[in-house]
Amino acid sequence: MRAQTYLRELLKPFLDEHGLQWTAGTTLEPPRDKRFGDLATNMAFTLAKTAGKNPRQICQDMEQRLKLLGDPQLAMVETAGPGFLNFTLAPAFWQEGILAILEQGDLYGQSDLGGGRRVQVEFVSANPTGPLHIGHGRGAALGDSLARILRFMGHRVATEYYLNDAGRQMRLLGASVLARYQELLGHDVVFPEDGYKGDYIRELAQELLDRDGERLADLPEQEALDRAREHAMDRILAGIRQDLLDFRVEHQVWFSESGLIRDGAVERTLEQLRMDGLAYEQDGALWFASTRYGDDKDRVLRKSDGSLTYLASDIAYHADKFARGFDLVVDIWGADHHGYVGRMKAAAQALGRVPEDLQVILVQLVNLLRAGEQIAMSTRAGEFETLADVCAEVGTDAARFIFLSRKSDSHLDFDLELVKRQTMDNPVYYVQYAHARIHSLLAKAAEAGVDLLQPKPEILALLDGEADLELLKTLDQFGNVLVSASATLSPHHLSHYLLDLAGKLHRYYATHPVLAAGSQELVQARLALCRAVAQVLRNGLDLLGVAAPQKM
RNA sequence: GGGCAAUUAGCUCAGUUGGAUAGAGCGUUGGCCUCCGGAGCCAAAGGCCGCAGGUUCGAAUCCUGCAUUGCCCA
Repeated sequence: MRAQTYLRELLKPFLDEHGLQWTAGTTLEPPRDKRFGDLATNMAFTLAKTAGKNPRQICQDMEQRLKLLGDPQLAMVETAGPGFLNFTLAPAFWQEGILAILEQGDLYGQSDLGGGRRVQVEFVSANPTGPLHIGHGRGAALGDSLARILRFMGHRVATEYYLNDAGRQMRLLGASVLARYQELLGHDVVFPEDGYKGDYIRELAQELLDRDGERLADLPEQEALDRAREHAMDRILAGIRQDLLDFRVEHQVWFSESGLIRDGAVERTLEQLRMDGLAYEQDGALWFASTRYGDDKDRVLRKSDGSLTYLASDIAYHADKFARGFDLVVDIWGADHHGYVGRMKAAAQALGRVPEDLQVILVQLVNLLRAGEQIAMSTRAGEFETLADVCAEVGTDAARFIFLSRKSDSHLDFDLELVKRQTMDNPVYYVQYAHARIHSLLAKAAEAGVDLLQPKPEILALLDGEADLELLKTLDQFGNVLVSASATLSPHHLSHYLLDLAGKLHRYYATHPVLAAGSQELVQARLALCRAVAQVLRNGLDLLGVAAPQKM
C-alpha cells in the first residue's frame, strides 16, 4: 500500500501536466514475474488513447522524467514489453515498512477509505424454526467478517438479524410442538403435514409439559397453538443466539417481522407504493409493478385471500432500513433465494434508491460430508448436523477459516474429517502456526533478555536479502488486499493473502536463524521483521474472526 | 419450457475493475532433524483455463452460441 501510494505521488506531476487522470482500468501492482520489478503499471495503455501517442513512447517519456528526479527510493524504472512501466524501490523503502507496522500495531492496515459511509450488513436471518445448521454458519462467518473488514476500512457498520417470526412456518412450528405435546399425553393426534420432525421438537414439547403441565390440552386450540409456538420460538431463538455467540458472531440488532406488521409499517409501505403508482389491484390481489425496474414480471404483495406475501414485509423492512439512514444495505442470502434478487433490487428503486444501494450476496449451500460420505440436511425431516455440533467437533477457528477461504458463490464441500485434521488440508493451522512460531521466538528472546525496542534504520538495513525483501513486500500488500476485499465484499481474498504470508514466513524461518543469527544487530533486525509479520497475521486473522494463538 | 450461477492440474480451490511465461494446498515421487516449534522446509512430475466463434495492442477474465452440473420459477 505504501509503495503504491508513493509511486502514484511520483507519477502525479506527469499526469497533471498532460491533463490526465488515473482511469478505472489503470493498475499499479506487483507483476506476476519478479523480473518486471516490484510494481508495474499499465497506465500508458490507458493514456495512449487520450494522449494520441503509442504506449511505449509514453513510457519512455515518463521513464526519462522519473530518472531526472533522482529519487533515492526509486532504484529502477524501465519501459518494458508493449508499454508497461516497471519500478523497483530501494531496500530502505521496504525496510521502513516495519516501523509503520510496529508503531500502528493492531490498527495497522486500517483506512478511512469508507469515509464514514453507513453500511448495514444483514445476515443469517434464519427462520427460528430449528437450530442453525452448517449452511447458516457459512453466512454467519461471511457476514461477520465482512462487517469487521468494512469497519476497519472506515465504514460505519451495523449488523442485523431479520427474524421471520410471522407466517406459515412459525404456525407450523407451533403445530408440530403441540402435536408432540399431545403425544406425550398419550392422545391420538395426526402430525401436521410438512411439520417439523426433528428430535428437538419432542424436547420442546417435553419442556412445555414440564412447565405448564397438562393445561394446554384443555385450552381452545388457537390459544394452545399460540402457547406452543411462543415457547418454541423463545427457546429456539435463545439457542440460535448462543450458537452465534459461540461462533463469535454478534448481531447488533434483532429485527422482528411481526413487529413490522403490528406497527402498520407494512400497510404504510403498501399504501405508499400505491400512491406512487407502483402498486395496483388486479384479480383481487395487490401487485407490485416491479417490471418497471427490470424484474421479469410483477409480483403479488397481497393475495386475493387478503394475506400478505413475504415480499410485502420484505419491502417494508427495506424501507425501514433505508429510512434509518444507511447508505449501503448488504443482504446475505442463501443461493436458493437468488430468484428474489431482481424483485428486491426493484423494491430498492421503488423506494427511491439506486439498485447499487442494495447489495445481495448469495451464499451457496454447504455440502456436509464425513470422510467423503454426504450427510443429509433437512430441517423439516430433522436430519442435520447443527452448527453447534460441527463447531464442537472441528473448532470455531477451523470452521470459520474454511468458510472464509472460498468465494461465497461457489459450492463448498465441508468434510468433517478433513476440517478436523491439523494438516494443510486444513490451512487455518498453517496460518496460526506461523503466528505461534514467531511468538515462541519472542518468548525465547525475552527470556534471553533481548531488547525489543523500535529498531533503527541502520539495523533494518541488514534485511537486504531476497527472502527479507520478499517478506517485506508481502507485508506492504496487506492494505491493498483489504481494499480489494472490502470493495468486492469478499473476505476470501484476505484468507488467501494470509496463507501466502504464512508460507513466506515458514520458508524464511527454515532458512534464516533469528535468535542464532550471529550478530546482535542481525538478531534485532530479524526479530523486528518477525514481529511485523506476526502483527499483520494477527490483524488479518482478527478480521476473519479467527484466533491468533501464541501457543498451539 | 424460462431464469440465475458454476465449469481452471488426479482431488479441493485462488486468480482483484482484461495485462507480460496461469497459481496454491492436498495427493504422487524424491530429499531435509549437531540449529530458534518437523503442525515445518526444499525439489520434481502434473494444464487445450468445458467446446466453438467474436471483441482488441492483449482474454481464464468481456460478448454470442453450445455442452455438462447445481439451484430458482412455472
